[in-house]
Formats: sequence, structure tokens, C-alpha cells
Amino acid sequence: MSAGRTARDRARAELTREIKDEARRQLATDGAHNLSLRAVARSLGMVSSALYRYFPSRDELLTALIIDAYNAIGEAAENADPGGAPPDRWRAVCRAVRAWALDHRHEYALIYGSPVPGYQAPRDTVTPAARVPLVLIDIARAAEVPDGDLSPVLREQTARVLATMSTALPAAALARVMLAWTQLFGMISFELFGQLVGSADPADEFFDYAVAHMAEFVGVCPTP
Amino acid sequence: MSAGRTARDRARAELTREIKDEARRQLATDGAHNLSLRAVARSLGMVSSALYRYFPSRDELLTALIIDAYNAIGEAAENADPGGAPPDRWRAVCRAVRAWALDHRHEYALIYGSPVPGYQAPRDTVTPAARVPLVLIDIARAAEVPDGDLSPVLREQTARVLATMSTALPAAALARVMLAWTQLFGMISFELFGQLVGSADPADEFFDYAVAHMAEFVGVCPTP
DNA sequence: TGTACATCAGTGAACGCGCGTTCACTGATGTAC
DNA sequence: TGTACATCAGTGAACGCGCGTTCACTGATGTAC
Repeated sequence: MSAGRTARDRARAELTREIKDEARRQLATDGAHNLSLRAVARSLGMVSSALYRYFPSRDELLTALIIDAYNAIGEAAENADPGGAPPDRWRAVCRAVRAWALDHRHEYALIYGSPVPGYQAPRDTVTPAARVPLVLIDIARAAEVPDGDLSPVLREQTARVLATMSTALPAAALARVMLAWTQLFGMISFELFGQLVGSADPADEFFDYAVAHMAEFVGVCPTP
Repeated sequence: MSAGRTARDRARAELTREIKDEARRQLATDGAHNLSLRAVARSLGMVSSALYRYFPSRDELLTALIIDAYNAIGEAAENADPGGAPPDRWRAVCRAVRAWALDHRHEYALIYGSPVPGYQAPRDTVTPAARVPLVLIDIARAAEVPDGDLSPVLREQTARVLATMSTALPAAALARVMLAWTQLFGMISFELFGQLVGSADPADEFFDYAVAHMAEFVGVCPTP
């Protein structure tokens, strides 16, 4: 029952990984919607029907890739956190998220782009998807922001989020982090999806500019 | 040579419109990547090859839809601008952009979601795509923001943008509007693409909260 | 340690589908004299 | 105003393609006694 006990189990785990790796490779060149079970099988020297021993359908394979991608970008964010002064942490994490996105454009598009039509993301994606925002929230714990200015509904929504977390944080601070979170991914999506062509392109400096202002906004001020 | 002179010209213009309308309808239900020339032709009671009299390829039809979508959301933004006090204008325009997006989810995804793989947007989309940001910039003319804090590259990029426009605006103000612009669409994309499920959902109040902070950031302060 | 049976991985053929695009054609609409 | 020719819209058949998924099968790996 434990992973990798028998040779069969090990072979199975390995092939599952190889299938996902190959699928990721095709994702990187052809995009999510061109991902084809037959092509993946072909590249692996298998017959297409063999994949059904590992994934019951194309959608399940897609789901696995989505979860992996959320975990990968979440891990990138976590690993980039140097600890120490909040402003430094904030900048490092934001940059790492962007760097991962630039390095994995199609994987990024898979999770933050338009949803694949007809495909409904299952619950299993929720936890992995929360990793990046959790890092941001953790950094903002040290922040000091003015309370107030939250509507009742917003106050309730933030409270509900805070209830699921162990981190304590004022509601106003969480709202600000959430806003910065949408800003962060808004920037990255605009850059990757070509909206900045003709204005802030290349976007490195614009990104840093935005990150600095976000930091200020969430109360992670540069050391005075 | 003038539009609609002969019956043939009028018929042609009308059918071109009908094809796009039907394509838009299919977009709304099936998403961009499932848009099929054959299905569009079928719905119109034509034979698929007949469409080639109107659009030389599927990609050209897609391009036409993209341009139409940019123009539609741009027009929505322009029409929503009530004039008068900048904060009111700012709020009204942002809300109109979001409302259009919610009403035309797949069209929105077509232009602001992940690019259709293998499809390269032509130059003709640039001007229509600029309509929304131009409205925002126009509102921000009245704003007062501290100058400074722009890196040389960013200063040059903003200058280049300003050079193409008739509106005069300090570089720092433009940079701030651009940031708010990415924020605005970041919010909308997050809402539409399901990232806010479990936190700021429904997103109305979170959106207004963000819009208010953006207004402040770009120097469009609520009347004191 | 050896044998008998159950489980599982991978095969190969097939089903049924839809797609974009081309091409030679008919017949209607427009143009020039 | 009428005729001869050119332009254009729409047809129908065809090409060539790739896809997801199912199913009965062989042969190898694992398990129980």
C-alpha cells in the first residue's frame, strides 16, 4: 500500500511522471488546448489507449497538470522568500512569481489564463492555488495599515478567509494584500499575454515599479 | 467604391455582419478555441466553403472578432464616462468595463485571456485596444500626483507613449494610470476566471474597494 | 521454495466524429457600350 | 434601353487530417497457499 513497494508500483509512479512531463513539454510548445493524448503517447512510444491505465481521460491529465503548476509556482514563491526585512521579502517573492511565469508561459496560461472551455476545475486545485497568496499574507503580517474603510460584505469575506488560516491579520490588511495579489497577477498576465507591447515593454522596470508601490500599499514599507 | 452602393455590396456587408454575429454567439457558448467555420456556416444555412468569400481563413474571422471586442469594450468605457468630477468619472468607467466583461465573458477572454496558440494578433488590434486606457488617461489629466520615482527606462517608455498621444500628462501620472490599468483588468480577469472563488466572491464590493484605492493612487481623489 | 491463480500494463484495431481548406461548377448580379 | 461580357456568391464533393475513447486480447508481474 505504501508508495513504490513493488516493481509494478515503482514503474507505475515513474510512468505517471513521464506522461506528465511529456504533456508539459507539449503544453510549452502547443498550448493547453492542443494537448493531445495521442501525441503524448506517441512521444513516449506507447499506444494511445495505454494512457488510460494512468489517466481516465484527457481532462484528468489536464487537472493533474494544473495542480502541478499551482504547486510549482507556489513552491517558487516559498523558496524565494529570504526571510528578514519585509520589503526585501516582498520584492523577492513577487519577482520569483514573475520569473516562474516567464519561464513557464503556457503553464501559467493554463492556470491564470482563460479557463479551458467545457472544463471545470475540481476542488483539488484550491489548496495548491492558495500557496502564493499565503506567502504574501505571511509577509504582510509585519505590516501596519490603517483599519477601517471596509464595507460590511468585504469585512465578512475577509473574516471568512482569515478563519481558514492560522495567521492572524487585521481584516483591512488582508483586503490590501488581496488587492496587491490581483495587481501582481494582473501585471504578469498583461506582460505575458501581450498587452504591454508598445508601452511598458520590456516590463522589468514597470514590474519593479509596481511591486514597490504594492509594498507600500500593503504596509510593507521600505526600511526608513 | 463607397460602402453599400450596389445591392451586392449591401448584401455582402450584411452577411459579413451576420457571420460575425453567429460566430460571436458560438464564442459565448463554446469558447474561442471551439469556434468552427463549419458550425458557423451550418447555423447560417450555408455551406462551409461559402464563408471563404467573406473571410480568407478562420484566423481572419478570429481577428475580426478580436477587433470588434476591443471596440465594444472601448465604446462601453467611453459611453459610461459621465464627465464632471474625476472621481465619479473614474468609478463609472471602471464599473462599465467590468460590466461589459461580465456580460461578454468569452469575448473578454478572447482579448484579455491567454492568446489562442499559434495565432498572432496583427497590428490592427493596437488602436482598438487602446481605447479603454485612453479613457482612463483622459480622466487622470485632472489629477495631481507627485513627480519623481520613475526609473530612466520607465521614464523613456512613458515618454514614448505620451508622444503618440495628444493629451499632455506628466510621466509619473501616466505610469500610475498604467499601473491602475493593469490592476483593473487583473481584478476582472481574476473574477471571471474563477480565482476569487472562496475569497472575494461575489466580487462587487471588492471591486469597488479596489476602484476607490486606484482612484486615490492615480490622484483622482474623492471631492474633499 | 514452488505452483496456481489473480491482477495489471500495454497492444492493436476499430468507432465515430469534426475540422479547415481547395476546387471546378452554376447561376445571379453588375458594368460598358 | 438593350445586349455581351465580366465579376462575384454560393454549391457540393472531396482531400487529408487528428482526435478521444472503447474493447477484446496477450503476456508479464504479484500474491496466497
